[in-house]
Amino acid sequence: MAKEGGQFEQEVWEVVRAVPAGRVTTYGAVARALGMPGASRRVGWALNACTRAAVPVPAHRVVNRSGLLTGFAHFGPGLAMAEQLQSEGIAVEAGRVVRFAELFWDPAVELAHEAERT
DNA sequence: TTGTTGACGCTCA
DNA sequence: CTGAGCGCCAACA
Repeated sequence: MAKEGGQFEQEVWEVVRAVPAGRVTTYGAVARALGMPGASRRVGWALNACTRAAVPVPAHRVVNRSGLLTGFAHFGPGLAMAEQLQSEGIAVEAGRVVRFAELFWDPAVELAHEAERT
């Protein structure tokens, strides 16, 4: 059968694009929002494929559980990722998001909240 | 087919 | 807080 294959990826991209500027989310949170609390690694893999996505994905807004910008391995050795975050109003210190707990945007909660708000 | 790797998460020391 | 180890799922050689 025609294996979708990228179903999960596209859902990840959609959630990441739903993250408002000035906010950040985590791989685990996205995975949980998609119903895969343990597939945090898969989210990273899906975002790795965001390079071939038809739409721009603000992957720089996705950090690990500690608020650490692990995306350096993909964005490059420079601070391009941190620069973009700071450009959106997110303070970054030593490659880590400052006040990460305040800037944390959980799709599993925010999206569900919006669904109920209607 | 198995083994290794990966933009992770959690627990323990 | 930092470092190290184990577990998670999928893709690649």
